[in-house]
Amino acid sequence: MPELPEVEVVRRGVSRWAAGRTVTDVEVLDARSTRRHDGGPVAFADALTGMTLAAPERRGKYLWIPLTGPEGSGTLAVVVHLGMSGQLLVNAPSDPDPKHLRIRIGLHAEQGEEPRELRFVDQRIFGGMFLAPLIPATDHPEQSLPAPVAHVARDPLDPWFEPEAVHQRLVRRRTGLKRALLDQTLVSGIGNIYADEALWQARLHFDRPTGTLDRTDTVGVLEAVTAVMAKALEQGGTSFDSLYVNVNGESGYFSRSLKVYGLAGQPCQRCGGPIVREKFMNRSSHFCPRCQRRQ
DNA sequence: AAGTAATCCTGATCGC
DNA sequence: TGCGATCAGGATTACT
Repeated sequence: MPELPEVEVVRRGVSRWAAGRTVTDVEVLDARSTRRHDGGPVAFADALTGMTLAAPERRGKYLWIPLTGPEGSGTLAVVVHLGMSGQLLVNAPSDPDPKHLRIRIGLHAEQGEEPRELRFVDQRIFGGMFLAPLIPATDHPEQSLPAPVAHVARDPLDPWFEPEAVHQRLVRRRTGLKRALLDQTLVSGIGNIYADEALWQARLHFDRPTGTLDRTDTVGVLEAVTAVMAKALEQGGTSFDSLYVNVNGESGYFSRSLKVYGLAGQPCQRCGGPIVREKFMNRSSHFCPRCQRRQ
């Protein structure tokens, strides 16, 4: 389940292996993967073909690659969301098609090098790709982002991330803390796994009413989020030596450091009490009832 | 207006 | 062995 660190790993991989290349052809193998593109798969393929990929950018779990072309530069981007099971791969065209390949983007051979393919693979089709115009960010107009991503808040690894502003908005909410952490318009990049991990780190209960949090609580949990994400990035974003960009939520390349997620019944590493799993928002919350009291 | 539920998806796993 | 039910959950949409 790709969250911010996994998406950042993909961004770096795309930057290393696909940026600067020109799109030769586009094949949409499953139209559902371009459902968010106005005009559908054919319009998507037509508009993307012939464009050159600039350096990829990211906010939260959204990744986008600005496009340059004959009809204007930096006004359009191809936006990617991995959803639950999405992967972006850079392959040699001769590599066999993986199962669940949804979109194939052919990349022109560059200065003596071989052609490549940018591949979108997605088993469950919650993710997708679409083209969107780039617009100035409202808070920092020198920065641009795709229009459909404008509602997404800055993530904890963003240089312009403001914990104080998040605190102010968070305490005004009348909801539970984890609900708020998962709300991408409040703070982005956090999914179920890192929410549980950060809450354990900060010793806060997932359903703690946001109105009862003080500045120390909020900053504490945001710092925990940042720390957990930075650690995951350290472990997952190591090497791009080979021509293969991958993110796979199931691979669990940082699962070794998880403290609560998926560990129901296991002893808490802090107090030894059993980790509990509870139903929450059609999914589950993992926490230590002894370390993480509601009040 | 803001908070919450429904919806989209496939494959692994489970109980009978 | 088979088969329906359950679970995994991010983000948008449609409600209340």
